[in-house]
Amino acid sequence: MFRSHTCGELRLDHVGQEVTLAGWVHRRRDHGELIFLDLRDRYGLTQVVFDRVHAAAHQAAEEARSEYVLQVRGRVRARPAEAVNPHLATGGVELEALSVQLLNPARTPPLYIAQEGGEEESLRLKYRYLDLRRERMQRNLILRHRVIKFMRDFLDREGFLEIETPILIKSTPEGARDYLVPSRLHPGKFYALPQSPQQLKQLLMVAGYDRYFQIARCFRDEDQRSDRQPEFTQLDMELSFVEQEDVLTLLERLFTELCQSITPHKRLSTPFRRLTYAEAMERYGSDKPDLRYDLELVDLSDLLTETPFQLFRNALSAGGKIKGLRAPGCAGYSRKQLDELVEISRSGGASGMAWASLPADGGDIRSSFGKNLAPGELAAIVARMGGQPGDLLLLIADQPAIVAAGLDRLRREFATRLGLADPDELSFAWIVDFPMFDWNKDEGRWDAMHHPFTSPLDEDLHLLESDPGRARAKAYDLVLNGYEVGGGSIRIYRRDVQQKVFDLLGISRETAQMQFGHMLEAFEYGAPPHGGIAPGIDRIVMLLANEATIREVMAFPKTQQAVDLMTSAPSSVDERQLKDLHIRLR
RNA sequence: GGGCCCGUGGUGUAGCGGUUAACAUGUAGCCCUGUCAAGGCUGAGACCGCGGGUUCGAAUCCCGUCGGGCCCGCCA
Repeated sequence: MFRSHTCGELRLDHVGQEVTLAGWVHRRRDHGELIFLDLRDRYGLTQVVFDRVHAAAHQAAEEARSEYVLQVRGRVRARPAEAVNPHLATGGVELEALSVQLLNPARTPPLYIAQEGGEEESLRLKYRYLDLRRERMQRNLILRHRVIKFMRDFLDREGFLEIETPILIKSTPEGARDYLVPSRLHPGKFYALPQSPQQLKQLLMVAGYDRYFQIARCFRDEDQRSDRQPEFTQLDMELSFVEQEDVLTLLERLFTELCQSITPHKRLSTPFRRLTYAEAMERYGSDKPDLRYDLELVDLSDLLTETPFQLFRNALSAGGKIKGLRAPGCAGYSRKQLDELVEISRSGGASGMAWASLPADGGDIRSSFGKNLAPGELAAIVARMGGQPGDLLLLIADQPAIVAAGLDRLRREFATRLGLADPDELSFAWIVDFPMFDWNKDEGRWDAMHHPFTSPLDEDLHLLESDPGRARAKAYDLVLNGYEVGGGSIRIYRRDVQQKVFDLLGISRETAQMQFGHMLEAFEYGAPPHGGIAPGIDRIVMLLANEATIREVMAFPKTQQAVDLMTSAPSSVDERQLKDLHIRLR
C-alpha cells in the first residue's frame, strides 16, 4: 500500500493515527532542526514536519527538493493553536514524519507549480504535464469532467443512448477542410476525420435510435483562434419525431440544471432569451450577441433619407443603412481615442465612422458630421438614440452587413472599457430563424448557412423557388455571453425538398450521388422527421471557468499553428511509412 | 493569405546606441525549532530567439527569418 490517505484528507478526527501519504514536494521550509514540507497531490496539501528526533526522515527532508516524489509515514497531530493555517483544508493538523521513502527525485522544473502564471504560454504547452499539476488546470479539468458527467447523466435519465461513431470516415468537400488519413490498403485513397458526426447521427435516426448523443471529438483543418482548436469536443445529439421547440426546451433544461448544479455561484437568467437572426443582427449587429449588457444599435436611416450630407445619402441610396451606438459617459474622448474607435470600426469593413459628443455640462454638441446636416437632423439623431449629456454617439453608414460588423465591434469594445459584462453572469440565448442560404459572390451561387440537410421553415418553403435569400431555416444557435456554444437544426427528411436545396446549392445530381448517395438512399427506407444540436463543450467549460481561451480547459491543446509543443506534432515520418501509404512528397 | 503585439540568466522583468547587462524569484552552499511566498549570509548562472546590415561601437537602429499570442480572411 503506497498511501493510506490523500494529501487533502487529514482532519482533526485523524489525530493520533499513523498514516502514510505519497505526493510531490510542493514547498519546503527548512529551519535547521525543524523542516516543514508541504506534500501535494491532486486532492490537496498536507504539512509534514520533520524533527531531528527522527534522524533518517529529517535527513531525507533536508535533501528533498521541489517536485520530488515522496512517501511519508507519520503520525497525525493537531497543530498548536497559533500555527493553525486557516487557508488550508488540512490546516488544523500536520503530519509528524516518522520515516520517508524517496520515490523519485526531480529536476528543477522550468515553471513553478506553486506559483501560477506569468510565463509564456508556449512554455506551459511544452511542459504541459507540469502545468497540469497546477491548481488552475486541475480545477478546470475537474470542472470539465463534471460538466461531461452531468450531460451523460441527464441524457441517460432522458432516455438517450450514447453511441460511438467512426473516426475514419468519408471525406466531403462541404464545409471546413478535412483532416485526411491515407489508406495503405487502397492506394491513392483517403479517409477523413469527422468535422462532426453529422451524417452518421442522421443515419442513426433512420435506424430508429430516436434519442442519440455522443461526447464527440471533431476535427477541422482551419486556422485557429482562442476559441478554436484543430480538434475539439461536442455534445453531439440527434432526436427523432421532434420539432424545433422540443430540442430547444430540452437543451434549455439541460443547461439550466447543469449550471445550477455545477456553477451555483453564477447568476443564470431563465428562461433563455430568444431572438430571431434578423432581430439579433438589427439590435446587436451580431448573431452571437453578448446579452449581459444592453448598448443596442439604433437605426437612424429613416431620419436621414432627405439629408444633404452626401456620404449618408449615398450609403442609403446604395441600399445601405445608418445606425448608431450610444457610449454612455464617453463624451470626453480625445482625438486619439476617437481614432482608435475608427480603427475598430474599419476592422469590420466600414470605410469610416461618424461621431458626436454631448458635453456633460450640457454645452454645444461637438461632432464630425453635424455641419453637413440639415437643421434639426442632429437633434433628431440625438433624440432617437436617447443621447444624454456626457454621451458619445457613434454612427456608421454603409451596407447593412458592414454597419453590423462595425457596430458589433464597437459595442464589445465599450462593454470592455466600461466594464459592463459581469463575469459571474451566464446569459444564454437562442438565435432562431437563420437564413437558409448565404450568397457566395465569389462562386456566384448560394451556400448553405448551416448545412445542406437543414430544413426550411414550413411557411418559407415556397421561397426556395421565388426568393431563396429570404427563406429561413429551422436552424438555431445557442449563444452564451457572446460566444456561439451550439448550433443545430431540424433536418430535411423529404426527398423533394432535399432535391430543391441541392439544386439551389448548385450540387448536381451526380455530385449529390457521389457525396451523399448513402444518405439519400437511406432516406428512401423510411426516415423519421428528426433534428439535433451540437453544443461545444470546450467553449462552455471555458465560459463556466471564466477562462479566455479553450486551451485552458483542454489537457493537451495545440498552438495557433496547430502544433503540439510537447510532442512536436506534426512531424516528418519515415520514408518507409510513406511508401506503405503510397505517398511521395513534392 | 494579411494586420498587430511579444521573444534578455531556469522563470518573470529592467535596460532601448558605449553598462563589469540590473532586479526579483528560483537554484547551490552555510546558519537557524513553528514555518506556511519562512528568514539570514555567501555563490554560480544570460552575450540579449536566429541570420544579415548600419555604425568607431548594437541587447538597443534597419532588413530578413524562426517561434508564441490576438485578430481579419477561413471556420459553425
